[in-house]
Formats: sequence, C-alpha cells, structure tokens
Amino acid sequence: MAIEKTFDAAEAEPRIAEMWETDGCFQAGANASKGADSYCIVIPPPNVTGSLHMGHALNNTLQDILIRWKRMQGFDVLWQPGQDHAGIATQMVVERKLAAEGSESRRDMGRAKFLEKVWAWKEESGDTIIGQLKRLGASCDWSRNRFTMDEGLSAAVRKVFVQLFKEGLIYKDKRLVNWDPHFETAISDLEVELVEVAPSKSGGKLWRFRYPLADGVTYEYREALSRDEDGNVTEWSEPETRDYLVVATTRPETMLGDSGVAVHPDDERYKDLVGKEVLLPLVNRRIPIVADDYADQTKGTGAVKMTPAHDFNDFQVGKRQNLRLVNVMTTRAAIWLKDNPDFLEGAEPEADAMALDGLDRFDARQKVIELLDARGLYDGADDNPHEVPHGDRSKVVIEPYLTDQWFVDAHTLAQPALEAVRSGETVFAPQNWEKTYFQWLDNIEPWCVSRQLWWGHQIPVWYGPDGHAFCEETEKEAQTAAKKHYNKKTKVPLTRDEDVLDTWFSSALWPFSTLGWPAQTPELQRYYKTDVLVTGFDIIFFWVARMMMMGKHFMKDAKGAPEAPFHTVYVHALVRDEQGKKMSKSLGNVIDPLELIDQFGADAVRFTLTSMAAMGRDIKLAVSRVEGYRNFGTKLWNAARFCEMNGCARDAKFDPSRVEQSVNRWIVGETARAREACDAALASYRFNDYAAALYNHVWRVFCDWYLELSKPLLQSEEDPTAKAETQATAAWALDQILLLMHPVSPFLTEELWRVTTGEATRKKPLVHGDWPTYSANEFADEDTDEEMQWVIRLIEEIRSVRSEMNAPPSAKVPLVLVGASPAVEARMQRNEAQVMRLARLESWEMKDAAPKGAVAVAVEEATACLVLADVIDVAAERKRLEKALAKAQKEAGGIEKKLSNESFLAKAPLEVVEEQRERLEAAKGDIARLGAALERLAEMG
RNA sequence: GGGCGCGUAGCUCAGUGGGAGAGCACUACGUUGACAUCGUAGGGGUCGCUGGUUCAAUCCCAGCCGCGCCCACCA
Repeated sequence: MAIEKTFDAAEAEPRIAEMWETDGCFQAGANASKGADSYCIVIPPPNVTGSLHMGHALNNTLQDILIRWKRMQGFDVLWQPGQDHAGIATQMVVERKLAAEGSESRRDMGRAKFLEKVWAWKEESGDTIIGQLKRLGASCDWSRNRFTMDEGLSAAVRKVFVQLFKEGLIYKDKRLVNWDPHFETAISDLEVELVEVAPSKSGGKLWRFRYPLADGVTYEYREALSRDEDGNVTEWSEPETRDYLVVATTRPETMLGDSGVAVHPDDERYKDLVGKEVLLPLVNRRIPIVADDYADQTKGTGAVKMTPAHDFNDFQVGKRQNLRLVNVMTTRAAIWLKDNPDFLEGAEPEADAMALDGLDRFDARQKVIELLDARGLYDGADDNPHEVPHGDRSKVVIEPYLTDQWFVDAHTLAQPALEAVRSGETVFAPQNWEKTYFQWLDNIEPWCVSRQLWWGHQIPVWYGPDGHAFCEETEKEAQTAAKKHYNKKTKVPLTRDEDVLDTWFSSALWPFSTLGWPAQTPELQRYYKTDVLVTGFDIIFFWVARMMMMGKHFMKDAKGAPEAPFHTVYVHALVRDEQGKKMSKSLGNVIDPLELIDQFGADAVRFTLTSMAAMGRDIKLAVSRVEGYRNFGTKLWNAARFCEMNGCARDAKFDPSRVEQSVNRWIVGETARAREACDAALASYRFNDYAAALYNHVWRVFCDWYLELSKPLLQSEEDPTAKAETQATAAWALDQILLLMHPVSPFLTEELWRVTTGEATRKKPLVHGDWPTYSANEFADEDTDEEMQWVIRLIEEIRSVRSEMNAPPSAKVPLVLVGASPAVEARMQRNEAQVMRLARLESWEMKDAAPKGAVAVAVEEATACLVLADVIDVAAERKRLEKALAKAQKEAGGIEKKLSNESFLAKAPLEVVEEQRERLEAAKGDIARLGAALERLAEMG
C-alpha cells in the first residue's frame, strides 16, 4: 500500500477515532496483560453544557498520554469520563437562553418547568463536550460515562449528606454568608473573588459621619499627634469639647442597620464614652458604645460603626458585645425598611430614611451621604482604594447576608485529608503545591453547601410541622423517622428543604461515585484508589482538597483504614495567551482548540501543549508553535514514505541486538536511549521532556542522520546483505518511533502503523501496541557510538568549511586525511560511502602531509584537508583558521588555569579532573593542527 | 499582611555545582527525487543586580530590584 503524499488529518482523525471506538479499544481493561495491575484516572468532569477550551485540551492531553502509555504497557487501564452539572453556571446559561428567546422567566414558570428546560438543554448540548474530547483523541472509556446528576451519583450524594448529618458533620446554622444578590443564593468563600475598587463617587472611599451622643453627653476630644516606637502617644492635640462621635465607613448605606459603635478599650480618646449611647442619625435608634479589641486606634477615627447583619467582623463583635442584628436589605440587595420588624424595633425613622426603602444599595449609599450632609453630620471623606468581594460567576458585589444555611464541618474532615499528604499516602507533583494545600486546609472554615438555586441535588431534608429536620435518603424514610419522632401512626405532613447543594459537593465524591459507590462494585474494588489526578492549580481548593476529605472519610482500604482517592496529584499550569494573559472572552484573546485542530490536526495541538507543559510554569501559547509541531508530524510522515520507497519492510524475526552495520548498530542504540528517556520523563510527569526526547530522536537523530547515513546502503546493490539489514533496521526503528510517540500523537502514528504493515500484518492496532522495554545497556555499544560521533563530526566540519569558503554546494571535492591513526582510517573506510555522500566528496585518501592549497579542519586526532579549488581565498582561509584557533586557545587557557589550581586538583572529584585533562589535550591537538595549517597558508604567501 | 512562583538568545521557554541549550524568528546558500510543512551553514546571551558558601556558581544561600499568581477583616 503506497503511503499518501501527505497526512490528511481532517480525513484520518475521525476515521481512526471511529475505529478505536467500534473496536472497544478504550474500554476498561482493554489490552491488559494477564494479572496486570490496574491504572486509573478519573477525568476532571467538564461542565455538561460547556465546550472545550485550551485548559481542557492541555488537561486531557496529559491524561491521555499517561493512559495510552500505561495501556500499551499492558496495565488494566480505566480512564473514567464524565460531566458535571455545574449548578450556577448551567442555571445561568439556561436563564439567559430563556431571556433571549423571550420566554417566561425562571420564577414565572416555576421550579418543575424550569428544571425540565434545563434537562432539555442538557440533553441537547450535553454531548458536545464529549465529541470535542474525542476529537482531541481522549481515550476515555466512553461506555462508562457518568454525569453528576445521574441516579447513581445522586444516590451517592444523598448517602453522603445523610451520613455526615447523622455524624454531626453537616448542620444548619443561621449566620452571615457570602450572598450573591444577582443569583440570590449563598455561595462559598471560594466563589468570591476580590476586585480592586478605585476611588469614585460610589466607592473606594472612606466616609466620615458624626453620630450624636444620646442624653446630652459631651466629652473632651483630643488627637494623638505623634507616637513613640511602641505606639504610645507622646503628643496630644488641644482638647475640644464634642457632643458626637465620628465614625468612618466604606459602606454608608449600612448605617441603617447599625446597632453599636466600637472603640478600643485602651483608646484614651473615647475611654469615658464606653457604656454611653449614640443616637443613630436618620433612624433615631439608641445604640451602645462598646469597648472591643477589634477597634483599631490607628484606623479611621478609632470609632467604628457596628453593623452585625452586614459585615463579617461586625458580626463577631456583635456576638461578643450582644449587639442586635438588624438586616436592612432584601435578597436582591435593595434597602428594606418598610415592614421590617428588626429595623423598626426601637427606631423612630425619619421620613427621609423611610424613603430609602426599595433603593438599590449603591443608590442608597449616595442618598445616605446626602441626607447626613444636609443634617450637618457629614465629616468628609478620604480616598480609600480597596478590594471588594465579587461573585466569580455573577461579577456583582457580594453581600454578607444573614441567612439559614447548611454547613459542612470542613475542619474535622480536613484532618485526615491533611494527614494523607503529610504521610505521603498522596503526593503532589510538583511538590510545592503541598504547601498551598496545607495552608488552606489548616485554616479551613465551615463549608456552606446550600444554594438557593434549582439546578442541582436537592438537599435530602424534610421538615415537620414544627420545623424539626429529618435528614434521610428518601422521603419515605423521612416519613418513617417523622412518625417515630412525633410518635404518630398517621402520615406526618413534611416539606422538603428547597435548597440544592453546591456543585462541588457532588464533585467531591467523583473518584468513588463514578465507580459505583455506594454499591461495592467490581470497578470500585479494582480501580479505587486511583493512580493520578491530573488537574490545574486553580481547583486545588474547590475540588482536590474536597475529594481528599470525602475520600478519606468514606473509603476504606483492604485493612479497613481510610483511603485517599489518589496516589498522586499532578498539578499542571494554566494556558495563557502569547502575552501571558489569562484567556478570556472579554479580552478577546481566546484561542479555540477546535479551530487549531481544524487547522493543524489534533496531534499537533497535543504535541504543542505537551512540549510546553513544564512543571510549575504557565503556558503561553503561540499559534506558531502549533504550526511547528504540525511540521514535525509531516516530517515523520515523510520519513515513513522514504522507508517505504526504499523497501524498508517490517521483519517479524528482526533482532536489533544482532545488526552489524555501524549505522544500524548506532540507531538501535539511539532508539533504546530514546525509549529510556521517554519512560523516565513520563514516570516523573515531565511531559515536556518526553516531547523533547521524541522531537530530538525523530528529527535530529532518525531523519537528519540515520536516514541520510542509510541512503548509500539502501540505494546500492553492492552489498545485498547490508542493504537487507538496513531495510529491516529502518523499518524496526520507525516502528519503535511510532510506539514511543503514540501517546502524544495517536492519530498520525496509528495511521502510519496501519499503512506500514509491510508483508507481515499487524496483530493489533497501535493503540494496543506493546510498549518496548529494551535498554541502552542491551543495544548501545561504545565503539559504535564513538565511531558515528566521529563520522557526524567530520561531515559537519567539512560542510561548515565548504560553506564558509563559499564552495558551491554542487561541487564535489577531494578530501585528504592527515595524521590519522590506523583505527581512524578503518573508521573512515567503514563509513566512506556515507561521508562521501553527505560531505559531497569526490574522493578521499590518506597522506602524511597536507597538500598545498587545501583548507584544513581539525577532527580529533586527524586533520581533514579539503582541496577546494585551484585558487583558494587565502585571506578568508586565514581568518577562518585564526578564529578557530582563538576559540581553541581560549578553551585551553581556561582549562590550564583550572588544572594549575592545586585546590582544584586536591578537592575536585577524580573524574572531573580527568575530564578536564582530556579536554585540554583535545584543545591542544586542535591548536597544533590549526597552527600547522596557518603555517602552510603563510608559505603559500 | 501571609504564601507560592518567575526574571537564561529578538520572541516563547528548557536546563545543570565543573564545556551556555531548544523551538520560532533572523541571515546566506540550495546540491543528493522522503520531506520547501524541507535541507545545509551561520549570527545572536557578562543566565535580573549585589554579596556569601565552594577548588569551582547561571545553578546552592542571603539581600535587593522588577513581574505574576494565590490566600487574608470592605471602618
């Protein structure tokens, strides 16, 4: 079968993908050797309605490399795929879609109908990402695909929730949470991102207000003008009689919910005011002045207004100081005063204040400043740029908000998860991420897992008429529990908790829920604990840490000890644009991996990402790199064509350890070295080293040298034995390349595997090829390596000289070797056809002296003299020789200096000293030969 | 404020206690029917700065300068 002129990725990739799939090549255990160990990776589940971006492309390429590598090695491999329901993100997308279609809103249609719409959207778009992963070549066991809202995984969620509830590790609590006023739901700390706010009319400032003291109280106010090193005041300002306190705030509108003012107990300025009260402006509520360490004398005015219902710190202070919680906002962060009992109690709000009701918080902020200003209570403002929390999805300012929510006792669950990494049960690669992991888990806060959304796992809690919570996996069980609790025989009216769980709650169970848990399936027995998790560092907290917590809590090893979900967590970088910026739609710098695949083929995209996946560094992706690696694929393709044209057919009986020709012996050794390099790189997750080893071996070694050197053997009939051996060796070496390269470039290599069958047929597709195990110890030999290095060096030197002396490439020139030992002469004889062809020689001979008019180049112990033309450019040749001489002299000088240093000789390891001596000798030889050549040149005049 | 990381060729990045590397870009030249998605040759770096450890530092340590990211109470 003749190989096509070029590889048509667009045609071949879908065809090959289909072949793999219909033949079940990716199924768990496919190609497993007898009694093989398992090797399992669970995919980081992409959003079910999402589409493939560069991060996915990188993440899944790396996983696929490991999976294909292990599968070829004969492991019992499972790459478990699946998708995530992505609560907020998906609900957001569907709501947006409804709005765009002009259909009724989520609230108008109600929960059941809305969920129908989401499921419909999931059915419609859910396979998109799977198709895209397949285009990338991801060899997941697609027959085992899972979705976080599948019945099985939902059962796992319910079981985990109920068990944690019964263990007291999940509880309901009324406290401040991060509230997203856009989605009207609580979110976790992790879903909050801080955004710098520059000073403007509406934010980024510190406003000061005067709060009048109640009951006509006055005090002598003075300010610290200077302090000593310990912070003690050394100079006070003149005292001033005041009947008010000045408070500073970045959020004026929250003053409506103030229930106290805090000062530091040691603050001289306000000492006498503690226990007194101020009359809250506009609201006319009496609120206490309390002493609390939280107040910082050096910040603001030292007196800080307390709004325990709208500020996390104030909440804490309020608890300590018994301050009231006055919530003054709706779930959409509008001011809420009318019919607000907490607000109205103990207050006599002015009409102007009540007029704020219903205003958006930022409009209210302006209004409050104006109203206070009109009353002479505005005391100015300073610029105060600071970071404000925003919702990572909604991008609106997050409100600390007082609600009932469900929390997971993350602190308790974190301890075994920490221990798992501390003990080495699970290791991170690169290891420095362990520190990040420890730091977060060591300081972990309760995890708010309830969401006021509709798309997700509804919380398995039912409430009785008196509000008692029954947490059971089914309503039936809840009913049973309720009957028992209320001691009733008849049906108890129960209402289910409306909320759903944080998406990451179900993701946290992923490594075992996908394997069938809570059922004790064979897959769970076989593949848990999984081998490696491949993920980006941006979800170490969101996902990795939580999987560790849940895995350690729910899973047990054979001895009954808690078992972590992974042996290794490999953390890769983020893919950024060429300038190093995060790819984002708003910046317009997104590179679509599918477009790259269309343009260059999946293998080129995969190879590019792999070659750039050095540990601990972000990937700045340039399209030119992809093009370069597409060319690399083409190069290999053409090399295969060359082999085919020269009758390099596979020979099943070929024994690489028995070849005789130098070039063949050499490539066999080089191949073994490449195999070792690939394995070493992959075993240590050094993906870029793997790619570099392949690139170098295929292009620089196999194509540039081996194929070139083999041409005289292949294209001559002089020595049929040597020719046959070379044909077999080339075919073997190419096969090895296909095997070694398959994990990163599966399509191209599978296609070449198919079309280079030769006379023997392939027993299996390449995806199930047998990964080689030979070593350089077996195949490489020192003499051959030295010989080929010499040959290559000689050819390079001659080419270099020719080029520098402007010898026309078409001209064949005679070579004279001077000063060569018999061993070197034998080398030359063994490789004369190769040297003559690649160096474009007309003839070669040994002589004792250099011929007149020849240019000389030192090649180890010999001098290669090229008789270039009748007349050579003496000046140019002198320049060239002098340059080479200077280089050699510089090197010799450096080494001599080192070798004359006695401490070097005394303290450096012997082999280092020996190496330096050898290098000096070589340099001295070069100097002598180049010097001689210069002398001859001088004789010529 | 705490933590992590990065500064090596024009660009993007590997790398190592003892001879500075790759890809791309650039320059010159194109001979041999695998390949112009190519070949051959070439130019280009005081490895951020300053000290220290060492026989030896681009590499280890400290400090500094510059840049990035993560975490952390919005007075």
